[in-house]
Amino acid sequence: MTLIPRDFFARPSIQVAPDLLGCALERETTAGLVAVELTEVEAYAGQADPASHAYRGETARNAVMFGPPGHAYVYFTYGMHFCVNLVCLGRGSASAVLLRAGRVIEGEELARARRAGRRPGTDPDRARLASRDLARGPARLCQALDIDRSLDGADACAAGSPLRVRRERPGSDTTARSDQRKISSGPRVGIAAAAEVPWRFWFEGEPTVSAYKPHVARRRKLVTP
DNA sequence: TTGCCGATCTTCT
DNA sequence: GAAGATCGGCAAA
Repeated sequence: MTLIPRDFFARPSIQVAPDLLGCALERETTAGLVAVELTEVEAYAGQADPASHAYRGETARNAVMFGPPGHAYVYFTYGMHFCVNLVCLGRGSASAVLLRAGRVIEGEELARARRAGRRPGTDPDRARLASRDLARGPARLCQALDIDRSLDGADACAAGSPLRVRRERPGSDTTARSDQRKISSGPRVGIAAAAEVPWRFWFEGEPTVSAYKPHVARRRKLVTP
């Protein structure tokens, strides 16, 4: 296993993001190991980026982003979902890369059980998830890997870490393919500010990439007069 | 297949 | 008090 060195992350997130495509994210628990090959990511540029959680400065929630590179920033959103980022550049820069989607390459059955298990009343036989949907989207990826706030701050560059990133094994067929795969870029998903910058990167034609959705302001809940 | 809608709660204004 | 780096179910087309 070749872990990615911290230097890799000590660069602007715009540069790190496309380089992360094809890398493997590993999550180890007592239940077993699940790994995904990253197929879609988004770069966020800290306090200079109005779409970033760090835009308005450091808070308890986003503190990890202001720390050293190579660590995981995990946040909770929409009342039910977790999403994971990897911190880039240096202390105080608060830049990061959001991991939006991946292809499960290890522990597929465990990943599938986690994804199906969180839907009460679902018949596992009837609703067998397609492999491509296991980690297709930032919250789904976190579900498949059992990532929550307890992993906020986890060091992705440490061998003993419950969450780590490695390069695909040199010489493996997947590596050979990933190096030749074409990378596309475009606007980031679901954000209201800086919606035009093409800081989302993905493998062209890869079925595990999530669908693009422009930001839509949520309608206010109807209040009875 | 597309599009609307609700779920559900933390975070910041 | 409102919106949010989302998702899955359901209805309509």
